[in-house]
Amino acid sequence: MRETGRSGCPINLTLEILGDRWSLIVLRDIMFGNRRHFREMLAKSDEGIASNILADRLKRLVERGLLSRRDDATHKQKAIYSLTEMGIALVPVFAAMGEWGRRFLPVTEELSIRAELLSEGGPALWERFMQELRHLHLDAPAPEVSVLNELTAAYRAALARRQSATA
Amino acid sequence: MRETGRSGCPINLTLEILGDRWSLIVLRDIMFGNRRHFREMLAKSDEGIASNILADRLKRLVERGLLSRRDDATHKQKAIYSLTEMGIALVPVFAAMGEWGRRFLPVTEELSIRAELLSEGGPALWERFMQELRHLHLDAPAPEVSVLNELTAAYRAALARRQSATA
DNA sequence: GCAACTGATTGCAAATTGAAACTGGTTTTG
DNA sequence: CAAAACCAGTTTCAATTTGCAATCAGTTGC
Repeated sequence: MRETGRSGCPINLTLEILGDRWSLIVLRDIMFGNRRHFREMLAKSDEGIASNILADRLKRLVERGLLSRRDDATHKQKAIYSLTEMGIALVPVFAAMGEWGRRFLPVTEELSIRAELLSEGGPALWERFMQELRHLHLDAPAPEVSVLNELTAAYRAALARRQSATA
Repeated sequence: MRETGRSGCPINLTLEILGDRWSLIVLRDIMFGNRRHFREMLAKSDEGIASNILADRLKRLVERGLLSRRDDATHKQKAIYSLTEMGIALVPVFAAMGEWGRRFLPVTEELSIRAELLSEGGPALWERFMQELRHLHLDAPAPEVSVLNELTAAYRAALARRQSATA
């Protein structure tokens, strides 16, 4: 693994951790898709990540402090991956990237509906979402309303709309 | 399905353009350092980008629409790279990444002062900065005050502080 | 006992990266 | 005018990374 040492610029240091094609995809699936196990991330990946790449990225993200890994009590070989505060704090980065992608790139409707809601909700919604992630990943108390449920419901509705339209 | 792509997710599509170690570094130097020529980016790069990588990334970013390239009237071999609206619209992404990096990574003070100002200024400052970039890169009218000057002055002041402290 | 499932690892070809030298030309300097 | 410096890249080549398929060893449910 390459050692650090390009510069102390925040953008550069962020890129040294997240500047590749897969790290943010893995984090996105954990954050928005609530994928917590290896096989789940592997099988349900829209982008078709290879198992060696997934294993490598999970290991790196745990090493760098964005994820934590613990054993699953129900299965001795199952590992549960959770976001740390460092991972949860990426919500505004995802929101900014999602908004930019939605504006300039050929996104599909059902996959961009969550980005749209996140963008429209603004920092207040992001903070509620982060509270919910702290509940799901860090044993924080449960929030009153679930932002994730809203996002997922909107996604499913958009998906259903598209499928009935092309049926 | 898409021919060359992986999925229509905004995050994925954004990563297909910006998901590598150098693209955002190049854009950062053009945006915050006002580097407009090849040699300028090559020589003044804090991270020491190689010339073949820089050439490749500039070509790609022009192809994808984040930069434009034109000849310099003062020098027949000089090329001027400019941000397009698509490139300028990355300001909030840089702000979010900078804030995250500043919070969790071992940044150096003088290289993170601009990120700090951008973060504290919020969306209102970002919009003023983007207006200024439209002036510098897209022939828009000049804004009353220069955000870039403020950022650069703060960077230079921090640099001078550090150099006098370690002298 | 055994098939399915678990988080990975291995082997291999292809693509990408990075450092340094080099190219063909233009502009500045002495 | 000639040498030096400057210009945007390109070339070369070794090392690394990626992507894919097959495989692994242990665990679980039946």
